[in-house]
Amino acid sequence: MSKPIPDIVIGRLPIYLRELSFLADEGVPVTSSHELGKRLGISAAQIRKDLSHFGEFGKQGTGYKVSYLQEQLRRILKVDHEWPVALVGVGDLGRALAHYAGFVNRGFRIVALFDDDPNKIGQRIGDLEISSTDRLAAVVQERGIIVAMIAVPAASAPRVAEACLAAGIRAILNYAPITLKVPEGVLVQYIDPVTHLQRMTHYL
Amino acid sequence: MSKPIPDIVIGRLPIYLRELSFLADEGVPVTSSHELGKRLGISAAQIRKDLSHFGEFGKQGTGYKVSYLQEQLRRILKVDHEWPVALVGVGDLGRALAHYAGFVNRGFRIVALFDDDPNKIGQRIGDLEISSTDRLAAVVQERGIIVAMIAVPAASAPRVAEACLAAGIRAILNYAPITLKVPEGVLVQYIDPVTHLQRMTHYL
DNA sequence: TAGATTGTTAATCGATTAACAATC
DNA sequence: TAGATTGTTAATCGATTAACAATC
Repeated sequence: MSKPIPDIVIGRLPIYLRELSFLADEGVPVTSSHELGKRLGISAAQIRKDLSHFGEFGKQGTGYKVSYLQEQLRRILKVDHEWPVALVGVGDLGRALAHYAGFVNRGFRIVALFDDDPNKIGQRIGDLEISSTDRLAAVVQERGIIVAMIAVPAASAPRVAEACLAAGIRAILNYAPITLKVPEGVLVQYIDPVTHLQRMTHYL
Repeated sequence: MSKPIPDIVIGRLPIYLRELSFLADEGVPVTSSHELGKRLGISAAQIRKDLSHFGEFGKQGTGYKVSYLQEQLRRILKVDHEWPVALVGVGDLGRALAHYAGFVNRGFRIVALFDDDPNKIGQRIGDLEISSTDRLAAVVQERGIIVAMIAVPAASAPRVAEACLAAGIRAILNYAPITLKVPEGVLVQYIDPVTHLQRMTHYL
């Protein structure tokens, strides 16, 4: 029985993967825990330790082949294929997310848009038409979507989250500035710019 | 000599403060570490321990007066006044941030917009006019701004961050999907939706 | 070979939890 | 008073770092 992988380790892998993409873009074929650590502000020992939870990806004396380590991290994070994502809430932020080109190369594609506002329903953003939130369960189930982004006002977020859960969504990226109540096994990540700002001001 | 406050504790205080606002909105005058913990999915012991770093804010047998604990957390986080914030990058995301009404009640106000695009310079968003990024240092210094949000493409972010540092910015909320190099003493928080999504997919 | 870097172990460091005296 | 909850201590748990044998 293998030891469980700490959450905090999983949390760093996307950062490693992102930096490896930059190295690849720069044409660097091989890197080391020291180089990666220096670029990310993380200790080399930590990077090696983190990776060692999943296997042996480097060569002594040489380091890590960038393309191979990318492949392995994509596999571990399960972004070696594209996840279809539902976006609920097409206000200013939702629109910005819908237009954002940075999802596709990194394992995600927004494939469905939902909003409650009757004036928005039927509007198109790029290839996608905005549907009523009432249609969430039907669309999500039909298309096999299990990842959702919530970009609705705080007041609507608990109801929208419930709808997502009922529809079978298992991972939520929540932009509403509230803590969601979800059952065991459902994953939630939070993005609230104000809490991020407030984490810094104490030190100023 | 008092023990230093762990960063991780500071990181939780904004969440406590946010939840206290909801309790206040609900008209709850007094809460407890258990109630707060239950709502946030955090242990009561941890909340008490976190708060104990800063003083004694509760009453045995009773709990914490919501309004008083809010005041204290605002003071500790230094959001008992409003920080003027510079926003650099007025693309889709920057526009969404510029329109977002949620900053003001929580200690922040965007007071200056910057972009490199000559077509955008001079345009207005609400009360604010978009200035050339060349004017960053002048405006930031004139208005005493030390907090900035960066919402430019990844390729522009290092240069923009340098400009912020040169202008005297000391805390950066970075939406560009790259790790910034900043000197000791400058604070950075990162928001990259893709890394947040990638933290969840491993478990799916 | 000589130099470099991995993967891993053990030591250190820090954070969380459990328990409880104090006390409202 | 009886019940409840804090603030704090000590124990537990987990994460990070340092060091180094293995080896490319």
